[in-house]
Amino acid sequence: MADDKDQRYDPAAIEPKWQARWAADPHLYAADPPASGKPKYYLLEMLPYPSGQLHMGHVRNYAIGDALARHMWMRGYNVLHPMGWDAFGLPAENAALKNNTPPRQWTLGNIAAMKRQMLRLGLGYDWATEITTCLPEYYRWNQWFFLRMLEKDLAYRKQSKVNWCPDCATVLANEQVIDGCCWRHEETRVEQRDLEQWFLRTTAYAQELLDGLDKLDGWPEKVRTMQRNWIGRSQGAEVDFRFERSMHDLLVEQSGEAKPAASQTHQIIRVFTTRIDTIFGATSVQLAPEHPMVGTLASADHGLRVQVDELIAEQKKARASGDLTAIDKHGVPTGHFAVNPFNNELLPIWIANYVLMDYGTGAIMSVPAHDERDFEFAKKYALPIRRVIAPADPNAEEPELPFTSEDGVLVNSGEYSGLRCAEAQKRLQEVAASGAFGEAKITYRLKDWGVSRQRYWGTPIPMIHCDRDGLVPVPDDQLPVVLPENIEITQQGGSPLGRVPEFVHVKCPKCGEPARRETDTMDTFVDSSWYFYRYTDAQNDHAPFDSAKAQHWFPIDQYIGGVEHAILHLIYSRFWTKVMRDLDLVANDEPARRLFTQGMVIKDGAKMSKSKGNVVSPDDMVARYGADATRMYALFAAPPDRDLDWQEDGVAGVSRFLGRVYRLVTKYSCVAKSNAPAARETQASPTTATLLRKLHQTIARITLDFEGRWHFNTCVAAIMELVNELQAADAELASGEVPAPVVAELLRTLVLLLAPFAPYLAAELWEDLGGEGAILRAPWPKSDPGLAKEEEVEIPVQINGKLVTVVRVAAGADSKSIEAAALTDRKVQLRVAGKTVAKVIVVPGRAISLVVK
RNA sequence: GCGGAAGUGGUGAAAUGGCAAACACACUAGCCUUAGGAGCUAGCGCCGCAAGGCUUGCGGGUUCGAGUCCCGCCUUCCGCACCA
Repeated sequence: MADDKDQRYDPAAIEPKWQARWAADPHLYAADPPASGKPKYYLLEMLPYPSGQLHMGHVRNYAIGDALARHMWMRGYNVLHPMGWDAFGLPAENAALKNNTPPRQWTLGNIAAMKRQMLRLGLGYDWATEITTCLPEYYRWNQWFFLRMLEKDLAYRKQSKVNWCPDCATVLANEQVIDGCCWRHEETRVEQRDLEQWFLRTTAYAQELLDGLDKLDGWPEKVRTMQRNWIGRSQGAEVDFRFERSMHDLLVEQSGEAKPAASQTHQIIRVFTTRIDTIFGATSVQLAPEHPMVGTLASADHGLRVQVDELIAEQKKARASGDLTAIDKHGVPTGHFAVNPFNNELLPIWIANYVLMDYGTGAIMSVPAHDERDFEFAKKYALPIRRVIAPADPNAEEPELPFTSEDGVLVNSGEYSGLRCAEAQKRLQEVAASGAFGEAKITYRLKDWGVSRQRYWGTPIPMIHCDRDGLVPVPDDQLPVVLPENIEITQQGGSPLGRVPEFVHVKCPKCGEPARRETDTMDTFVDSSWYFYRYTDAQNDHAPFDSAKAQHWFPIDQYIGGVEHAILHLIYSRFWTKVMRDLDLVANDEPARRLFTQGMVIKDGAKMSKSKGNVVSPDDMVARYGADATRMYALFAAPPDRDLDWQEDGVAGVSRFLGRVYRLVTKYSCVAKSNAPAARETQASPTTATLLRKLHQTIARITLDFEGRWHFNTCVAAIMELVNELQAADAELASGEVPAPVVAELLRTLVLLLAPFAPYLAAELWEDLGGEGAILRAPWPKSDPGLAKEEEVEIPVQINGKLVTVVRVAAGADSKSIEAAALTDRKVQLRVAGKTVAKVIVVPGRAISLVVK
């Protein structure tokens, strides 16, 4: 017996050794140039925010990606597997406030720490293409893209109501407001502020973003649905209702006691509806409390002002609580009227708390007979309810109201009565358009992307405010507009850059007169909207990337990340790709062919969080069990798309398994290396056949999983089964009953199969077995179907649907011999005795089923 | 309300319509020892001494055969939501 110490699996010795060797070979994980002729495979995991520490979610994400990358390398693909840092953002400023550390220093320090963790985990990234979004070499291209969008009218500035988070002291995009609260501060209610802001015209691509989802069949249905909901297309029409003042107002006006408000005399209320076919059933018009006309009306009527303010307050509160449906529908009559352009009926105008200003036109026509909400409202205020749609089937019973089906026929609708709903919608839209009082209209919930942030740690928006020339873009040759260093960070309103005179004061590029720089910075989601293109040409200093290089690699073959980015990042980056395509920079319409969203890592049934105190540190795990065991457990404990409950005992179990593999391989590596004459032609022992069969079955299972299903948990289980079987055959291996070349094949293949999941141990054992070159480029094993085939199979026998017994037959046995075997079985004969076999169903190799009467 | 995913042992889970619970964890008993976060052997869904019976959220259906397919419910998680 050799020294036991040497037989002990010690990741703390093996892993740093290989880490150093890999670090010394910068080409190991680098992609070949396009000319290599190998098929390309662009595999990407979402880049992390450099908070300072990897968390288990990262480890899982990267363990999945790295296993796949290693497998693809072994399959002979030219793999692009890059990593970078999403390095702008508020936490750096908060840290600056707290520790008095400059954001840049804090961020770069965190990057160094996290990169060390990634290297320690043995993740195979090509660090030559690393990107860091907070460095000018990167963010200057954000500015460059911004200017291109400005030229194409895809970037613009407007005064608007914006979401303001008091804790971030900055504006948020709609996508960053969750249930009325900030995405970073779940307890902080977002306020509305009126500010001049820069916007990117995402709505210009709303329809294409929606249509593109149908073709993204490599994306999870869940993500596609979420994006469809977010884009929120609805098809309908806008119709103008003429404003008609109340009788009281007219009388007062005629008596000369009050001056008419000129602006109100010929006003028009434009409503949006998806059911223009029901317009003859409209019995009132409802305005959102924040509708501009309400403001005008209320300015002359103090009582109304108070009521309206109350409605607005209710909406805000409901929005903050996240459930708008819960608030009680109510409203305030204005006393004024709107004229239905189709029948000139006078409809009372109400202000209602359930009508939203930020959707459609902020005004609706109320058709109680055919809309749930309108019905509820009309009941409450005893407004008339007029049915104008009848079921399509003339024999159908009188429908209960509200009758919201569109499968119907118009009634009580003048000359349009008798038309089907769909026809009527078309006709009425045409009539409205030809009479210039309406048009067909498609409304989206998606809004333009507000990208201005009043913070320091972001990309400066490359614009200059000149008193003479207005808004002047920074010329391309003056990019980048560099973020100044060593500035004072405060949380008090306004951009910190506004307090840096040497940044603000600039000469106008047009007239040369003194001017002011824009002091807002860009939303950090700009950085991540195109970063993956930069990986294809990370060092380029005269363009964001070379289009030819991007075209070679794009689209991304596989993108992997958390589902929490389903809306924000994944819509913005799809938008950016379409813009770049229209700038002739790329040829692809979509950034990623396939998207995989891995499940969360949880502990004791709850998401890991500092406040719950259930955070498991990757460093701890690596220190105790090694990187291989940590990574392999992350793949073994659950299929990658499901949530994973972190149980440390499980990591210990995987670690023990790796120890068994280590002992097994090192014990027989001498035999495997012995170069004994290939003696396989002699009668193979049963054990040899069994082991080879198991081996080739395992290769087939794992290979199949890598090709799409990705159930790496069962891949690991399959390797465990193989090892269990090898261990069970220890006597035969030790006695030499299994020939040396077979031992070599068994062990070498085992190590190759292990390589994507436990790269350190695989590299160590590969070397021990005398494997040539890096195991990363060793060919992935092929399953030999002849060796994998079972000689005998067990066939379950069912009688009248019940399992009775199992019979053994030769693997290729035909239906007749299976039937014969079943019918001669003792248990079967006992049950069949005295009865007739009415029917026999045989699925060769699978099952036999008898129907007995 | 709309949409998506899921529901199987004490736990994580496995199962192209064909022997439910593979592989692990935990546990139990035993062995070994250089006493280790080690190794080995055996047991481990439920009821039962056993023979045997029962078991994949609930109720139906299709089928020779259903955890798997279909219909209807229930529960949980996620996303969207007075979207006109």
